[in-house]
Amino acid sequence: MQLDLIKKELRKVISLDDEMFQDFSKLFRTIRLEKGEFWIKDGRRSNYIGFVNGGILRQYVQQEGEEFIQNFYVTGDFMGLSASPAAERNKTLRIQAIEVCELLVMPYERLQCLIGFSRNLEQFSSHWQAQKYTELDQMYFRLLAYTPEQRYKWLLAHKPEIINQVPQYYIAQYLGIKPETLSRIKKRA
Amino acid sequence: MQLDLIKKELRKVISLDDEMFQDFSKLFRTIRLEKGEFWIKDGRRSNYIGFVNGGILRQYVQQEGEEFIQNFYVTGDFMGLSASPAAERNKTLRIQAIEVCELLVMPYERLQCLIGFSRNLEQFSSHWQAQKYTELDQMYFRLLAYTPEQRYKWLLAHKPEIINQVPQYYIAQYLGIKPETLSRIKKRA
DNA sequence: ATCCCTTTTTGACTTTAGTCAATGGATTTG
DNA sequence: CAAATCCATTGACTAAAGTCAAAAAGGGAT
Repeated sequence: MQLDLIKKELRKVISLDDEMFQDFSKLFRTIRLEKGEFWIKDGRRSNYIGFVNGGILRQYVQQEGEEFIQNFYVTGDFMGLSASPAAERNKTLRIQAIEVCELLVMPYERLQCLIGFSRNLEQFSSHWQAQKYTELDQMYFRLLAYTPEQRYKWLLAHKPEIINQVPQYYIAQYLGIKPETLSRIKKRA
Repeated sequence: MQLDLIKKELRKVISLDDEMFQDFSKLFRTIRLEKGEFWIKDGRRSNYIGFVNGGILRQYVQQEGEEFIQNFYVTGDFMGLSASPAAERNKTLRIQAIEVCELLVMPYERLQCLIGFSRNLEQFSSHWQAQKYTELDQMYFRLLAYTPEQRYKWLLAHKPEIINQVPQYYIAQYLGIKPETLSRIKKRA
């Protein structure tokens, strides 16, 4: 089990000595998702948190035949630390591997339990929730205030790894436009 | 100081006996905002939480001469319980009274301190944060997936008090469309 | 390399929202 | 009461994204 990455990500936010990390890491297990497999399907399995140890996933909702992508998760991202309360209520939410992925996963309850014991983990959890809220808040503003072209350029400037790894019709679903429109935006840009 | 409303709102979420509520309510003070006055201007004063005891406000960002409304706060709403971390970073955020308002306010730090003493208040705070996140998540989805007309109809069905109390050009700013377009949507609906 | 399948691009056309300017209503102010 | 102001509506036109269909470009697999 490769744990360097998650250790690095945790240490960006909290201090965590090797011994504590050892204890912590024992509670994870590794999951491999093939391309197209689901981490969450129709709201189920939302009672886990997951860490993307490699690969890329998309979170989307299907409605009347159309798919709307709310988020991508790339290598180094945590999933479900704050999304799960919302996910539980939404029975059409799915998180799907766009390519082969390796996840480190832990039941949500186990994390909650650990948080009770560790002040550091509690810090991490609340930091992450605030982080996610702020991110969503800014995404909302861009969707409200930016044109499709401006949103595409923002993505290109701030999340180029997504543009590079993801088929363009997914990018279009994420931007809220049709693939043909995205193609034309790219041409004139 | 009229406290029935806030007591009722708190009791929707947590149990709170009269004695505890007495202690709690002493820490609030009342503020009156005239029409057009600001509760938060350019990110300042975001270190307070506020309860709308009467009236209605709009939260918006100004960019290149245009205003984009992210939210309305109506009688019975709390402001800043989870928005403040985001607000601190956004120097163009404003919350303005659309009509005369009465607010009950408390410094954020004082609430934090109280939360340390009361298990109930801690519950309330985390419930509120989760609530706000879910709400924003669903607003994001509607903005991504719905047409302007569908968003207007959603607002009409779920938040009629906003439609009734707010000038239509504000509704348009909230829906992300021009006032003329909203007028035409209303006509054909 | 060829074939098959998926994704992207292009073209012609339709639909929808934006823009600008004018009108009409309602409310306030002198 | 009239004038002024603010807001909502309407009309004519422009700009932008959606739709549908076809062609072109990639990407594996054999």
